Amino acid sequence: MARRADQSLAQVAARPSRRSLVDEAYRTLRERILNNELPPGHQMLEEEAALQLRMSRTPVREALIRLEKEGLVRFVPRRGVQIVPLSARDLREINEMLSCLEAAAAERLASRRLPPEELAQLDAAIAAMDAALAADDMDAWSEADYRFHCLLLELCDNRRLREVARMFLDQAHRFRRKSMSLREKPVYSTVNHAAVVEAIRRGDPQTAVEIHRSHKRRWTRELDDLISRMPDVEE
Amino acid sequence: MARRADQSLAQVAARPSRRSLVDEAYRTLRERILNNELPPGHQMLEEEAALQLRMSRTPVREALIRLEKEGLVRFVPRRGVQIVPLSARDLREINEMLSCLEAAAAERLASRRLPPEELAQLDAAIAAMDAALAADDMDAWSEADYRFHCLLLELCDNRRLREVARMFLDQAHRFRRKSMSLREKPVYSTVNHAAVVEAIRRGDPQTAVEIHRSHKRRWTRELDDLISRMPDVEE
DNA sequence: CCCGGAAACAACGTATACGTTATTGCCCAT
DNA sequence: ATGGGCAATAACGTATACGTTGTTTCCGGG
Repeated sequence: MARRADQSLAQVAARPSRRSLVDEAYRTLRERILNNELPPGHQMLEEEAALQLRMSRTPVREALIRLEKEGLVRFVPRRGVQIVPLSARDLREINEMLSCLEAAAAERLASRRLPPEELAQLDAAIAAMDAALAADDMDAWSEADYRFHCLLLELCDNRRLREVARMFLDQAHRFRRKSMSLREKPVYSTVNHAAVVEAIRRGDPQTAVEIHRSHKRRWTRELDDLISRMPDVEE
Repeated sequence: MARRADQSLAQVAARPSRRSLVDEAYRTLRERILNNELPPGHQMLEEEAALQLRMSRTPVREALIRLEKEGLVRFVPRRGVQIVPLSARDLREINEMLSCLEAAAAERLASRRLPPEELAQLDAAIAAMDAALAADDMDAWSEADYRFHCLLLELCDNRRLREVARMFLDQAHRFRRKSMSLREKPVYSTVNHAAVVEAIRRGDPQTAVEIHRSHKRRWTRELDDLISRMPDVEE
């Protein structure tokens, strides 16, 4: 690798990225993990990663520590870093976390008066899901669903809730992309989201939680079924 | 600082700590933050911290990144690292997260059959709280309470739930130590915990959640009150 | 006395150097 | 052929060097 001169040039040349290298490494790796470009179980050395990202090990390491805390990678003593594999158990844990966090979010939203334009945002997100479903575009549906959930979390202004839940949404997202093909069309999910929003609109936390709860039961069963049909998910 | 020779000596001399320096830095700092030895709002430079811990900036930085992800410190651009201050808002957020996570834990525990010796552990933890309360030793009570909550989380074998909740328990712990003196004796809390364990013993998730929920309502009010009486907690 | 700008400085981000140590593979004795 | 130990090596943890950049300070003009 070229040296010395690069250190200064890097700041100037890589103009588009105003951010730090740590940040770039973090974003890039996260991105690649989320679309399974770096698949679960994959291993790489810090050095390799650094080489690919065209930076030294230092910023890569710092990015990896963050990703580890988010549950996307694991350090394996002498074998580098591993994209965490999704075992059946992991999936169930993630499902459980999301259930509980999103129920809390929904309840909270229903409890406080939500301004109309925020409700409109939720409606829009659902509309996007409907559209994708109608067009039979599962990738788009998946994205729209992700956005809906994020939105739900954004709106209930609890930063911690937002960040923790986002973390698990991410982990779930990796799995969803793989499992999409095996699932039936998620008609139920979409209807369900609409019902939750309806409860929020009416300011009815009780119902919001109730809907979410029954949705969880149904989805948990479906998840178990899905897991059993995914060949590369070890129990 | 002495050099070169130290690098090798450090490994040998510091025998008691078999772990890495990163780990040592992490533990030490976390410890100090949790007992407010490093109080909320306190700032320090990476260099200072490194000097105090007798190591170079590298391991300290890595430890700090972890602590940041756990919500205990914040990086403030040119002023070093700050022990995150606990604003009223933060405290409410933390309270909300813990409510939701612990309710989930309690529900889960009540759902699965808990072996008798695990129930015994819970009973023991409650007994410790009672004892501390009787002896009017609030520090001991605080510790016992912390242990009870940790135990509850340990037992419901969901690693993610455990780790995330532990994170918030830690944050709450910092506050509790300061607020303890302002509170009335937490008789209610102790009784409540016992009731939750009772529901778990009976395998009654419905009730477990219900108790937790009403406890939350009560405690949330008390928290608001407490916040208003804590001078150094800015809204 | 007060303000704006430039020089000095401080802190950080990043690169690089290097010792330690687990792992791998090789060789020899059985 | 096989197990055990030794040497080479690879990966990592940590220290250190250094350029960049925000902040502070100090000075001269208003």
